[in-house]
Amino acid sequence: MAGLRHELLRWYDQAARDLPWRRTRDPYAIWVSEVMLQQTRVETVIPYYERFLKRFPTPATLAAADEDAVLSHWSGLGYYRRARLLHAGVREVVERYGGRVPESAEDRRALPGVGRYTAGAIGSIAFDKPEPVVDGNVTRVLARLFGIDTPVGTAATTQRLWDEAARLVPGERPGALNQALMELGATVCTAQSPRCGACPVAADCVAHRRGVVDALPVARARKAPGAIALVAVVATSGKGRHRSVWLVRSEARLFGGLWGVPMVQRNGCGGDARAALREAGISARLAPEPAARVEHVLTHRRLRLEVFRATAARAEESDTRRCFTDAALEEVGVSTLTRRLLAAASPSRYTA
DNA sequence: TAGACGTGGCC
DNA sequence: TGGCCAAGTCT
Repeated sequence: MAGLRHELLRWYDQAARDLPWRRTRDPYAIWVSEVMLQQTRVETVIPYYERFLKRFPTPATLAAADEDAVLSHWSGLGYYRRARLLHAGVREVVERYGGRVPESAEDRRALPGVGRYTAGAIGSIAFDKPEPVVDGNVTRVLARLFGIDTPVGTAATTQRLWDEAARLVPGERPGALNQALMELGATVCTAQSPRCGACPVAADCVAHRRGVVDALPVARARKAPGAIALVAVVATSGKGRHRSVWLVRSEARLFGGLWGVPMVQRNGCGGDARAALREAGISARLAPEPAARVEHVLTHRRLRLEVFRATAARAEESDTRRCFTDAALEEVGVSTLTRRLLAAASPSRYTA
């Protein structure tokens, strides 16, 4: 175990990528990075992280911001509930802990949006505490290293992985050790085409010895996303540079808290676009035919959309219904799907 | 426990 | 191209 730690740390010291969040020990900045990195690639996160920290450099600035401002800085990153939970978590830190991220593992873990992984990442990286982390990378590395061939996601396998991670982390530089495991999984012990020749612990690796690296970890089968047919309406007011678009905001689980074009599930008949407008409380003259068809694939759903244009009369705005100029759109949270729909309805005006 | 929850890149 | 994957959390 000591030899393994030593090899991992030695390798990490010479192979670690220079990433923005590795240039700080600020627990808040580490927290932001860890939330952004959930299920999201490093290269994707970097520009978001830079912008977010520039706009919200401290817990106090984030806590004081309104949700639209927070979501606008998350726009395009996906899994938007992360942003709302981070916002809530940081507000709690400001209110209950004077703006300092709690060093107590228990208190940290109790914050909204902070699960077992994120709590351990902040604890080890920012506070140098010997707290384990198990993410997708660590799962792959440990499954191969120890030859764990039970399916990932079961209670027993999860327990085994956290146990192994917890055995590994005590000692010098627990934060570096955890990051070494993750870095190894991200750059060497990869899901596709692992580079065992470059691995610092190949000699200790059960899967390598047995020639089953490609077979581990054993993933659970996942279902292909089911398709859903929808109708979306891009309703605009005004002309030329003064033109603006009507968006609604919902608390639905999907895209909750974001602004988007009125949309309803299609039932086959013709009047669906009108239903979308009615539901949104917008009166508008609807184009007879869809302007475009858009397919948007999520992890669990395949969305097939018909996009209609409509011309709206100036109408009442509310908390959940507003008319946005291009500039105003940049101040709120908007999904990539919404950007695509706007671009599809008006290719010259919006870019996806 | 299994499913919801975004997006983009890769082969 | 369609499926898989990427520093998870919540319900």
